[in-house]
Amino acid sequence: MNSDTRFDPSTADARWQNAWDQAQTFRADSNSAKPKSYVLEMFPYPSGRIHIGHVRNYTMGDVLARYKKATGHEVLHPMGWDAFGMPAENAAMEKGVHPGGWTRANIAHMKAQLKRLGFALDWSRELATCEPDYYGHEQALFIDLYEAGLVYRKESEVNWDPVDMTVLANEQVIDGKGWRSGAEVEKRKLNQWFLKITDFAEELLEGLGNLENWPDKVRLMQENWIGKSKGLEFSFDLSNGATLPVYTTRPDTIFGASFVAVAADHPVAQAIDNDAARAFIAECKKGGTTAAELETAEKLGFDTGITAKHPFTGADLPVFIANFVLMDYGTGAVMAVPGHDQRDFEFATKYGLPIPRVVAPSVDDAEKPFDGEAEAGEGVIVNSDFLDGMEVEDAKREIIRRIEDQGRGTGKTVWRLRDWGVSRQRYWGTPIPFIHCEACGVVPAPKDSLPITLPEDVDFQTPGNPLLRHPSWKHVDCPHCGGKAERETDTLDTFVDSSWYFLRFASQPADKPFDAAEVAKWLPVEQYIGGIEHAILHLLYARFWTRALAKMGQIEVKEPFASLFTQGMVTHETYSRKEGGKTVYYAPDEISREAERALLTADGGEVEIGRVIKMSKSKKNVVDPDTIIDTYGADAVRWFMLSDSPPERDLPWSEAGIEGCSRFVHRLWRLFGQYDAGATGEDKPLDRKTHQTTAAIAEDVEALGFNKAVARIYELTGAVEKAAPSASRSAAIRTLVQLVAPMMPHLAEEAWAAIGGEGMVADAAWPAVDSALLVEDEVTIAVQHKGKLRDTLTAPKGASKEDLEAMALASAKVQRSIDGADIRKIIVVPDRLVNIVT
RNA sequence: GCGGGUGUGGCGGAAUGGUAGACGCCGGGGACUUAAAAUCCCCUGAGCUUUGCUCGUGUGGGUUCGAGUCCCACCACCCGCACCA
Repeated sequence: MNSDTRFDPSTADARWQNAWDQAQTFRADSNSAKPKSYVLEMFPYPSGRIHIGHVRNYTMGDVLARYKKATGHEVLHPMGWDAFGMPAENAAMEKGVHPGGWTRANIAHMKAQLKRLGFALDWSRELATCEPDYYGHEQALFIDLYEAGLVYRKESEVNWDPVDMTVLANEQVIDGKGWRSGAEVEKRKLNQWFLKITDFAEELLEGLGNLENWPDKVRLMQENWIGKSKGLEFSFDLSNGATLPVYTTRPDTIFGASFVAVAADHPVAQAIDNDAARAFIAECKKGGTTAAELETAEKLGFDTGITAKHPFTGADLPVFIANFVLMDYGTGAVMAVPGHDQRDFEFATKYGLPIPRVVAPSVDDAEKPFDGEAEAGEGVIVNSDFLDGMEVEDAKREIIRRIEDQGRGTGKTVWRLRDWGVSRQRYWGTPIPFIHCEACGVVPAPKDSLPITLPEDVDFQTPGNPLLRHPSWKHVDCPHCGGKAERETDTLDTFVDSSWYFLRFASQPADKPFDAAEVAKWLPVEQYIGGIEHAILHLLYARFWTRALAKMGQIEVKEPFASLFTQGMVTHETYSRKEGGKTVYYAPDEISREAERALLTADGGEVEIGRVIKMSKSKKNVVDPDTIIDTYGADAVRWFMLSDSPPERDLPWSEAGIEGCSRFVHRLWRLFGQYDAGATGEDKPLDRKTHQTTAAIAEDVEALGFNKAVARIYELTGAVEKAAPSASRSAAIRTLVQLVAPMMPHLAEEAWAAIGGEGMVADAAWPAVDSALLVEDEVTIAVQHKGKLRDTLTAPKGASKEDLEAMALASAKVQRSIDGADIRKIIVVPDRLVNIVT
C-alpha cells in the first residue's frame, strides 16, 4: 500500500456510497435467521436543508446500526419524512408555491444531503407522511379508533386572530399578539376532534416502570405530565341555592380555605347577570391558551357576591371568578387555601383575603407568620378543629371519610393528562375522514373511499383554512342516506403522523397500514434516538397509539421503543456588532476567526464573540452540512459529531474542532498505509492494548458513549504509531480499521481494500476479543496519608493487604509525610490504594 | 408560574465513594524545510519560600479514613408546558 497517496474524500466518499447502494448492503431482510435489531432516529421535518443537529442524531444511530450489523444482527435502519406541517403553508403564503411541491423539493434535497454522509440506511423503506399511500392508512386507523370508542368531538379553546380571522398556533402568538396581524389574540371555542388518551392514563403511567432503558428524566417528565393525583371532590352549598363541586388534592387543608374560585367559563360564572361580571369574563378571554402564559399572568379575580358555606366551620366563603383556574382540570372550581398554595397566596394577598395557617412544622408553630409565600410542604395540621396534630396523610384520609359520611363528596383520582385534541384548521395535514350530514350526523367516510386526498388547487393568499374555502372539495353525498353532506375540513395534528410511522417502516403493504407479522418480527424499536424536546408529547402520543392498536388487536407490542436516547443540541458561538444602534449578527462563513478575536471578512472590522448557544437562523450561528462535507469529507464531519461532548449534552461546533478531526482522518490513513502483512514477531503490550480497546469500544458503543470510544481510538492510534513493526502491530492496524469503520466508514472501506480485507468492511464481523489479554498483571497503587496522595507504587495485581501496607510504609515520601506520628489506622483497597491515618 | 436537567483548566470533556484533569482543541517551545504548508517531539490548572508544598470540580454547610461523585440549602444557565416540529 502506498502511504504517499492522500486519502481523498471528494472521490472516495461517493465511490463507497455507490458500492453500498449497488450491493444493497443495508437492506433489511425480514426473513433473515439472524437476531433482529431495529435502530431508529426520529425522522426529520423537511424544512429545506439538513440541519447539523440532524447530522449528529443520524451519525449516532448510524454507528450503532453498523456496529449491530458487525456483531451479527439483521439491522433495520430506515429513514422517512415527517412531511406535513405549518412551514409548508407559510412558504405557500410567502412565496406563492404549493406546499406539496415545496415539501417534495425539500425532501429530494435533504435526501441527497443524507446520502453524502454515507448513512447505512435502508432507503427501500423510505416514506413521507404527506403522501396518500401513508396518510390514507392513517385515515383508516383513525376510523378504527373511532369505532373502538377512542375518538370523540367536544368544544375546545383555540388562539383566535380577530383580524386575520384565523386560528393561530401557540408559536404564532407573540406577546399575546398575532404574528402577522399584530392583533390582540383571543380565546375562542371550536368543536374539535379528540383522542381518548386519558383512557390509557393508568397504563401509560404503569408502563413507564418497565422502560428501564429510557432515561430516568424522561420517565419522570412523563410521570409528572400524566400527573396522577388522589384527592377529594365535594360540593359547597352556595348562597344562591345551587351546589358547586370542587376538586382538591389537599383535603387536609380544608380548614385553611378562605375563598372559592371558579374558571371564567364555569357555569356559575356564566350565570351571573351583570355587566361587570360579563366584562371581567371578556377580559379573561384575552391572551393565548398556553399554560406558561396563563400561569405567569397577573392573578385577577371578580367577587361574584355569592358565598359558599364551609362544610365544617359553616363560615361563608366568598366565591370569585379567577383567571388562574382552568376549566379543563378537575371541576373547574377550587377551594382556595392561600397559606399552602402559592397561586392562592398571591390572589389572597392582592384582594386582602385572610391567609390562615393550617399546616406547621410542629403544633407549637400554629401562630407562626408566613414569610411572604405559601408553605406547600409537609408538617402537622394546626388550627383545624378535629384534625389538629395529625400528619398530612392521616388528615387527608380523615377528611375524605367525613365528607363521604356526609354524602357531600367522594375521594377521587384525577389526572393532569388531558385528552389529545387532534383537529387543526389547516390545509397541509391528513384530512380527517368524516362526513357531516344534516340527517345522519357525523359519520365516518367509507373505508373504500380512502385515501381522502387533499385538493391540489388551493389558494393561500386569503387567510383561513383553504379546505373550508375550496369550491367543491368538501361537498359529498352522505354515505348513509345519500343526501347532500359535507366533508370534515379539519386536518390531523402532525403528531398523529409520527405516532405510527415506526410500524409502517417494518412493512409497507398497499392494502393496509402494516402487516402484523412483520411488526411482530421487528418491533419494539431496539434503540430510538432523538432530541430531548420530544421527551413528553411525541413519545407519549406514540406510546398511546401503540397501546390503542394493541388493545384493538391489530398488533401485539405495547411499548414501541425498548430503549430511548435523547441527544443534545449542536451549538455555536455568535458574532455580532452594533451598527447604527442595533445589533447585527454575522454567519460563521462571513468571519475570520483568530485565537482571541473575530474579524468580519468583508471589511476587516472586529465583531463581538457571543455565548455558545443553540444554532438558530435569527442569530445566524448556523453551519451548513454541505459546505463542511465539501471541505472536509463525510468522515471528518461524522467524527466531529461523535467526539468530545457526551452525546446527551450540547456539542459546540467549531472550525478548529473540525480541522482537528480532518487531520485525524489523514493521520489514520498514514498509519493504515504502514500495514505490513508479512511482519513477524509478537508485541504483547500492544496486543493487550488492542484487545482491551476492542472490548471497551464495544461497551461504549452499546451504551452510546461515543465520546469515550473516540478517546480510546486516539489512545490506540498513538500506541500503534509508537510501536515497532511486528505481526502484533499489523494485527492492531487491521483491528483499528474495523474499530473506526462504524464511525468513519468511507476511510475504513478504502483502507480495508488496501490491506486486502475480504469483501467490504461494512460486511465484516466485529474483531474477536481474547479475554486472557484483558487483564493486566501489574497495577499502580496510590498511597495516601490522611486522605492526600503522597506517593504511587507499582505492585503485582492481587497483592495481599499486608504486602501493600508494607510497601506503602517503606516509601520515603510517605515516611516524610508521617513524620513520626502515631499510625491509628491503615485502609487498604486491593489493587487501588493504601490510606494511612495518623 | 409549574415540571425536568446541567455546572470540572483558556475550551469540549474523563474519572465502580479511592492518584482530579484521560483524550481532543487552543496556546508556547523545538525538529524537518531555502521558506511555507504538512508532519513529528516536548511543555501547558493556579499559586508558592519549587528534591517539594499549598489551593483547586458553581456557592455555603454536612456525612466519610477518603467527596467531582452521597445528603441539605442556595446560585446561574438550558429544555418542556398540550396548535413549532
